Amino acid sequence: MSLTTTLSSPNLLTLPHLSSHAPHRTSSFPMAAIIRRHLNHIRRRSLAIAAAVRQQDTTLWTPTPLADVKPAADQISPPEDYQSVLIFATGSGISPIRSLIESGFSADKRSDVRLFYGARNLQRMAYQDRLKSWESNSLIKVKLLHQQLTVKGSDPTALQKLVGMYISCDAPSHALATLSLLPPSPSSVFWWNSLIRRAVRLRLLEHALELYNRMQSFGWRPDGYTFPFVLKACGELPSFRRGASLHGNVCILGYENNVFVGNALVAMYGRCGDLECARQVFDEMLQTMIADVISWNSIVAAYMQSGDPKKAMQMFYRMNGLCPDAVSLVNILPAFASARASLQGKEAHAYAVTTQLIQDLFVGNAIVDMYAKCGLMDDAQKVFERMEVKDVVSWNAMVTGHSQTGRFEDALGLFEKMRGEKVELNVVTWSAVIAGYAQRGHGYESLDVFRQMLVSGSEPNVVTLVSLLSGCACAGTLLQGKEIHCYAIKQILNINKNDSGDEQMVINSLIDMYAKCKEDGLARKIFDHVAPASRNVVTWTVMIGGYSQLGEANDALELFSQMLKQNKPTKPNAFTISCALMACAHLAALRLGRQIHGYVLRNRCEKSDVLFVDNCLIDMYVKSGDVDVARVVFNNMNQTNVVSWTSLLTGYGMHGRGTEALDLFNGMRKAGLPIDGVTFVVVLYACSHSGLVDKGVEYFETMTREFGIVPGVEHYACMVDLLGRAGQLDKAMEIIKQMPMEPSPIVWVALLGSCRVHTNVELGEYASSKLLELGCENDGTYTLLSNIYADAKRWKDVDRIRFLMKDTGIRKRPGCSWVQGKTGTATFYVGDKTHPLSKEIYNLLGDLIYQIKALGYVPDTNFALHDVDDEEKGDFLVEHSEKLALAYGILTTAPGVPIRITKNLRVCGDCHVAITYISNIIDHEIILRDSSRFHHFKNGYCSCKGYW
DNA sequence: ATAGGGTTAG
Repeated sequence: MSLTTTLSSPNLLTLPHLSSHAPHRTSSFPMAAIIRRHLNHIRRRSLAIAAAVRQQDTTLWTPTPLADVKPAADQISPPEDYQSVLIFATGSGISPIRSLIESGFSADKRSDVRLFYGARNLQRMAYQDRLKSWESNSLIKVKLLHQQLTVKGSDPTALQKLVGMYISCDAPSHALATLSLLPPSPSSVFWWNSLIRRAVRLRLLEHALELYNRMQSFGWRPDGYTFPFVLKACGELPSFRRGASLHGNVCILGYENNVFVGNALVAMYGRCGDLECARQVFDEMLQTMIADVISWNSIVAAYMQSGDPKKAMQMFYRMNGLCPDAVSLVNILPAFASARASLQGKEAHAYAVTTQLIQDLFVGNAIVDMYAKCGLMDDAQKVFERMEVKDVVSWNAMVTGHSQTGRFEDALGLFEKMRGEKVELNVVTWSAVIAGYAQRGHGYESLDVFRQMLVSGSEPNVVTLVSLLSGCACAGTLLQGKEIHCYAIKQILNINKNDSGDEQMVINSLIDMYAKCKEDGLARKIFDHVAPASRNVVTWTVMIGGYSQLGEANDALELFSQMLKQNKPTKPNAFTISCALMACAHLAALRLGRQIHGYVLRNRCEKSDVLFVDNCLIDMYVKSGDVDVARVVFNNMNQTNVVSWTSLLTGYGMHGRGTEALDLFNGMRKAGLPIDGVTFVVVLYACSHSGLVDKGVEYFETMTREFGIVPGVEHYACMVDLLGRAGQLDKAMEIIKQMPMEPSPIVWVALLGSCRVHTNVELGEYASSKLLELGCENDGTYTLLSNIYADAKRWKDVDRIRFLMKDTGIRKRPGCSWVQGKTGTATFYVGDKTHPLSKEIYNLLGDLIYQIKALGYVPDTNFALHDVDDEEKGDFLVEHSEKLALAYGILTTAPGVPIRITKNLRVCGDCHVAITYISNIIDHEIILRDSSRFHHFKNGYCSCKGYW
């Protein structure tokens, strides 16, 4: 039985193995008995704590004072011995105890000191003391001595002493020069090691490796101490090539069984990102039984660095028989944090408490961070408060925790407290506060904090820049964004070149910022500038998302397909999918939307993303005109939330299926989902688009009476729309008069729209005058008013509006319709003759109109002659974009298959009539989406029933 | 005489 196993202290994290623990081992060492006793005690305590933690009892979480652990009465032991052993046994894990025992302690006063500091530390202290005495020798004195020695004739022993003196005076070049004069011998390797160590510590990594080469060319052989230093240099560069070649030297010189060298190799490979090599070295160490806690920590750290917390956790739980030390915990806690494994995190916490490792600042910080990442801010707070020693990292973990759980006020409060208590703020603190503001869309505030940061002298880094740019993106502050861009260009030069991911992240943020500031051209310029190999998912997603949000859906989808068509395709994530689906929804690109749906089904996404993606799918199907499939998606969801229900509800509303919408709303109530103001906006919208006036009025009352929701402007606007569409314009006007707040533009737009449908000139003029007062001088206002005049045959007024628009420079957006064909989207503008099938299209249209005239269709010439839409073309009704699109649809769609048309503006009145007639004579359902709603034309009937 | 593993941010 090895000493290691006997002395294993309790390991909560490997509890199953506790039962198989070996019984007491008799020993002649009285101290060993004490240690064993104590460890048994801890084992019992940790079991109790583990149980307590499982029951969420947090009273045991405070560090237990050592005095609580009383030795049995029969135990003969001087108290100071006991104390020191405890500190050792609990603080540092097993290996120091082993080295302690191996160094042969006895219970005298001297060993007490040794116990306390550890034998190795004691030696180190003594060495440092000696160095201090040497430091009193100034460089000049050493040089003098050197001269004297040279004159007298030097002997190797004296020269060696000189090297030491030069090193202690921090004169490495003199030391090196002197060292070169010495004959190579194992005893003087020490000085090479010292020089190399110095270089590594000062991060002169290349220099360290150069020294290593030089010592060999001078005839020295590196020893077991040399390798850890140079391997560290390779790991920090990092340079796999040189690290691996050092590994070769290690084997040639026979140091592969040295634990220190082995651990350094594992760490080096880990830092170079070569997990396979790291693992191979580690496994060999396991087989030769030389692996210790540090070996395990190194391999766990390697997995963490490679971004594989799962594997790290697996390894962590495999280190049976060795008890995790402070570094083990600090390594593994971030894994629990990223996996949101709060239960394991709590166990680790309990373990840290029993072993007193919690007193280690790093451990405390890691625990606070773990709780914060798991969203358990109250637990984080408790641990944070009880930490006796805190540093910036502890505070930062709390600040960022609050900021990310949305408790921004608390984050700011802590930030102020840090300033008050004069805690030294660092980049992380500043970045977290900047990010907090940015996430809440407070771009100017985040810039202000940035300014303060620069004044305070903190050096911004990548994270700061990314946070700032997202602030500019949220606030849409292009000028500030450009300023940050300039700053970033300067900073990128300073970014660590090894971390190319960092640079890409800044570039991604820049693309995002420009796109959100509506500068998609600039965004695209930067995107195109990135080498395809350097683009990552985020690069693609921000560009696609940027196009989607700016309504450039075609560009978005083009880019999305490019993304999948690359030689080495980038795998989209949930955000990419959502952006692409958003673009589909915008274009009503049902065919592409279906393809993306297929992609989603084939490539199962992360569990946490399923709900999100499904909701996007519902939205896409609804807006692309297929509510029934949206319903199927909805029915098949394992989990739904308010967004899923309201999306579908909106869908039924848009398609004029009011009864189904109300059924769904009742389902929502039964399912106990939270019903809020937004839900009612959607319900009222559905009523108004289906002409369910009474129901709408009823629900408007229910909203306040049963749900206690105070109607907002948007609810009043819905009511105006509801009553107005139904032709009850007086009642609509009454609602406006009753409103407790100032009517906002949406209210007047609703009224104006109704006036257009029901040709009420007087009220229409009133509504548009209100709109102009509110500064809504856009093409929509003028067009609606002009159309009202045209309907009322008031041509002079139509002309007046036309001149007014010319005067103010407001131009009508051209009408545009598109159809999803098999080969892609066909787009038609008014009077468009650019399509290859143009001739056939016009012929077919002429034909159809001839046929429906026979059925009673009379073209509405008001639209033809005086619609501002088509003013410049002076066109005929036939040339309206929706009619062209329909004809194209008929030409290219198989009989029986629905034709789906989308128009950017409201459908023209004449076209609506014409298409209703046409639906009688063709074998297609026509599904037309205009800027207001969906129209399903079938057998001479439209689903909107005139409510449009 | 010298050696190996570590926390926070987007």
